[in-house]
Amino acid sequence: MKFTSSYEPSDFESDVYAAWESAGLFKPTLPQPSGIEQNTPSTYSIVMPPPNANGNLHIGHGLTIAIEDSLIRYYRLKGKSAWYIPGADHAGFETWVVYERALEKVGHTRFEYSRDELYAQVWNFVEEQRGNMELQVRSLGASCSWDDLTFTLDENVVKRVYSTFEKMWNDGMVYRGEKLVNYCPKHQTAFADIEVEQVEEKGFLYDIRYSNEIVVSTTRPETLFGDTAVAVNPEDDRYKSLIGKTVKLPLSGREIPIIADEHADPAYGTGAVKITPAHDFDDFEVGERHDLPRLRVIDDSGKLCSEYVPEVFRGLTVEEGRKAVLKALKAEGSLLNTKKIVHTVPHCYKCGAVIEPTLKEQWFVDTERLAKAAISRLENNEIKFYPKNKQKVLIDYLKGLKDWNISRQIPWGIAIPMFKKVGDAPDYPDWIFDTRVNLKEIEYGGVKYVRDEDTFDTWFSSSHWPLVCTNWEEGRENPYYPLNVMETGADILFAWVARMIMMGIYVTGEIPFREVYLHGLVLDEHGKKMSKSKGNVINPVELVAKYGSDAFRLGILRGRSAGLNQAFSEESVKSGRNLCNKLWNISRFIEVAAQMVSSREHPEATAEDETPEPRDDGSAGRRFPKGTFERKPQYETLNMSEDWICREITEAKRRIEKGMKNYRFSEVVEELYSLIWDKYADWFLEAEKIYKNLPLLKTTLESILTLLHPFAPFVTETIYQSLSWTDGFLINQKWPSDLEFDPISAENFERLVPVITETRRVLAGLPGAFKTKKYGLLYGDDSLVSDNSLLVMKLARVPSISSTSGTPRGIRLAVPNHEVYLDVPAEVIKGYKDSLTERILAVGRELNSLEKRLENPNYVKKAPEKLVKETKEGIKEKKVLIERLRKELEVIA
RNA sequence: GGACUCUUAGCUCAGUUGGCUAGAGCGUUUCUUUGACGUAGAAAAGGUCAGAGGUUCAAGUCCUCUAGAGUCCACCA
Repeated sequence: MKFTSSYEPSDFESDVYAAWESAGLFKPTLPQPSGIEQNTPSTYSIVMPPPNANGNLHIGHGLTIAIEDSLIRYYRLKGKSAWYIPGADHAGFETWVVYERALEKVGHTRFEYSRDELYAQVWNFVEEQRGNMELQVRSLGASCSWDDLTFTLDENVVKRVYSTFEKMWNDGMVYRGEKLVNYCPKHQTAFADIEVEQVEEKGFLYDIRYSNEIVVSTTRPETLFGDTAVAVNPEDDRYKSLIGKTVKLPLSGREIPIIADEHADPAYGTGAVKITPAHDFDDFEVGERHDLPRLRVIDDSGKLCSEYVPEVFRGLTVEEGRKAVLKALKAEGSLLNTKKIVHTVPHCYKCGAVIEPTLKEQWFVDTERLAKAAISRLENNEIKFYPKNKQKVLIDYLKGLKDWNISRQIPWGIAIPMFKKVGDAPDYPDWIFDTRVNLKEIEYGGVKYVRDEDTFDTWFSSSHWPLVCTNWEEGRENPYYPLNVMETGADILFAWVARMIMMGIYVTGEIPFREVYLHGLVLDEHGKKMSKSKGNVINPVELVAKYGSDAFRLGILRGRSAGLNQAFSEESVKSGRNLCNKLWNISRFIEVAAQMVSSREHPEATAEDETPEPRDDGSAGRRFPKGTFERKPQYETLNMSEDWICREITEAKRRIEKGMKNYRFSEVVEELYSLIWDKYADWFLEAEKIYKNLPLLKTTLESILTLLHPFAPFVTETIYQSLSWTDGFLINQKWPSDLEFDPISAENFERLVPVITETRRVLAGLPGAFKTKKYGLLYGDDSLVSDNSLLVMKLARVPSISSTSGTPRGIRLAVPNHEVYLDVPAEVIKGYKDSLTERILAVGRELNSLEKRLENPNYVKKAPEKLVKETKEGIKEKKVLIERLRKELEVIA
């Protein structure tokens, strides 16, 4: 591939991905015992939180994949057998909602079909839509092992879910219970507590007279027909005498008892509260305490029903019913008072309909044992959390966990493998477990059983995700389980992470993952939540098309920290694109240099044979300590800037390793920017325009390509393959080893840098335009500058550099330990006066703060010796500097 | 009501055992048609680290309180 002068990601990204995939490079290698580098453990596994199989990726998926794929590529380069397992979610409820809507559009309803028919229809619907998502995951560069893709309805998933359910059934942890459940009348299904969205709303509190002595306060007058008691607080003197008596319900006239219960708050409303056990969670509990009957007066479609409801109200929706009841109460004088209040109302998280707590028979999981085991592991710090505080949040959640309703009344999902006895056969159980869910009814010892029509809550099956993706089996060694890390959104800590931990421990006895990394929401550029209605949704696929996958990944990871909701904008993606462009041109420069040198000097040469050019000071050769390594070095450093870049790359690499270990993506990405852009391109490569040390250029370029590869896989791979001297793929190269360098030489370069920056600064501050290449540099007693005059000339952009020959002139540069002058004529120096004065003041302020520190006797006594010494040296330097600047000023004035 | 997070440059964010003059990207200003790159280079401006107290030789960093922003859980007849 030819290097074009500008970076065009769309030219190569899909080809590169296809090449990786067809070469089988996303598959984990088998763990190999290694002679040289011991890597234990040698595996690294991550499972992808499965995106909706028939949906499109959103920005959250973009972040997830950017993080996970960077991790997996990093550990792959580090030599681990890395396994990134992709997934697709049947997304039970989400997909069902979409399908039901489509059904309604063509004038049908779910009630026209059997469950099996509906299941088949949705299956086909998903099949048709499927594939988009997977293409989008590819476009983001996810190096996941596609052959191992797990769909949440795959046979092995269902098998595992059934086996867990059976185990729980046998362990007595699953039970059928008639309880109040969160019920969406629009979708006609129950939900778990976590699926309900609590919304603050304005409403009314009505005072309704039940008798002359008792007036109840309620927000839901329409449920009064289901009341089975009125509760008052046992300590409430107003009502003490009434406890045990009965009262007649208005409108229906049914008689109900007055009971004493702590639930009634004397300070709220009238202090007397109607108890409707079949339609309110608190009332349900009161009912249990007092053994009250539960009367359902609202049916599955959210309409008033039952014999207890006077005929005129039957069939009305909750909303209509409320109006009608209030009107009737008013008419008979029972509605005494109406008060505006703000309260939270539960809503369906999908359609927004008000959740109707409804009495239903459902399957429940007794979570006590599950939660207890999880809490003990968590308190034992067996799973490390990023951010750390989520560990406690999760423990607190588990401590208050209630039983888990796992049945859903939607056809799209895994059928609950339970059959109910038909008729009266006393010696037979009411329910039996059987996995033949394709049958509507089965026979068991001559007795007929019919299949339960419900499906599992998707979180019930999802909680097995780490097991099913890694093909965990009882009694079989699995080097990929537990996973190294579970990476997902902080918003599903309870719904998913908590359940995976509980289920993982329950089934395998082991924690399912060693670490948890939670990312926050990706907000829009102003820090607002993205939503379709606000129109501020950023589509990752569009950004990839516009700027490239690498740019997107770098942009979304930049400045991102664990667990926080953070803003994201197109600007950060542009910045990522610019880095890629930079790297592209760095590589182009080196490739061109390589071709020129090899064709000019060594037409047949390989990289090893190329002879470095001599140093500009005449000395040459190997600068790093001999005998420190056994392999033949691939390069020799010939000057300070080369030792320096080797040092910088090596140190950056260590910081990257540390950052990756701690999931500090923000710092790692910043480190890479600074290494590639500031250090490699702006300093090192500028210097190399003089030296053109090809073996070194090649080695260092390969190093930075590898270091960046986890974050920008496409551009780094493409460059790697375009270079004339490389073979194979970058994706499975070795992570760079430390580069050899002479530390003294590297430090010397660091000491020369201020001479160059000061020259540039003074030049920029001089009056008049076109100042570059106009004034030369003069050096006095300064061996570092005189030995590297060519380098200084190039970097400082001065036309000449020479010795002062004893008589200094021009502006002396304000650099400690250097004697360098900018050869500027006297009349120009005059214009420099202001900037010089400003500089003296600035250095003076710095000196002041250092001196103040030293004046404190406790500082000298208690601070580390090293610090005190540094402070003293600093003072000395500043003093010399100020003295020098003052003299300069005198000359000008 | 309980818990958690955040408040650092115009904007978005880094800053992990407390330690030299608090950093980055974008934006802004000035200069540069240098033979990798104008998706660039060089230079610069811009901060009482939300506020108040405390601990310490030393606080953006630790503690307490206050204010503001946000999230989660529970409750609300």
